[in-house]
Amino acid sequence: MNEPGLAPAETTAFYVQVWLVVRQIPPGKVAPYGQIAAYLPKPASIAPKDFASFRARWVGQAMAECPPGVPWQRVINAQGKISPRRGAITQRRLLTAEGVKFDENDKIDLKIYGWSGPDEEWLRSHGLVLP
DNA sequence: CGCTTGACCGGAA
DNA sequence: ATTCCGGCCAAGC
Repeated sequence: MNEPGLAPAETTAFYVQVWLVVRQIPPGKVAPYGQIAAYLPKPASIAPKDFASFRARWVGQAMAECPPGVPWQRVINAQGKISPRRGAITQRRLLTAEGVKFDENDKIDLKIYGWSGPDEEWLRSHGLVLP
């Protein structure tokens, strides 16, 4: 008889894990919201299908509340572009300063700048999902 | 307390 | 190639 919705503790845990993973992205590399989401375990109170649909969005929500020290600028959308919002200009400047290049359509080539992800040992030691 | 908005993404039209 | 729509939660007003 589960109440609908995630427990507050589950939401907090999810956000903490998002920040943990994002901190592993090295300078000069970027990762889509969905890639970050794929490493995170599903909270118990949500259906697998719903989690798959919404986890990337929750990563975005977590980034909106990013604590200091997290390289939020290295998270972009699945199209390889910076998601439009206030602050997008700053994000682009920070990435450019790290050596990331944008093409004529403001797109980043993930083949070159895409982060390969944490190694499996690291994921295991933090209780995250293996690729 | 109710309604709107939002740093997403994949599939459909 | 675009645009639209569904999916469900958290914050903000």
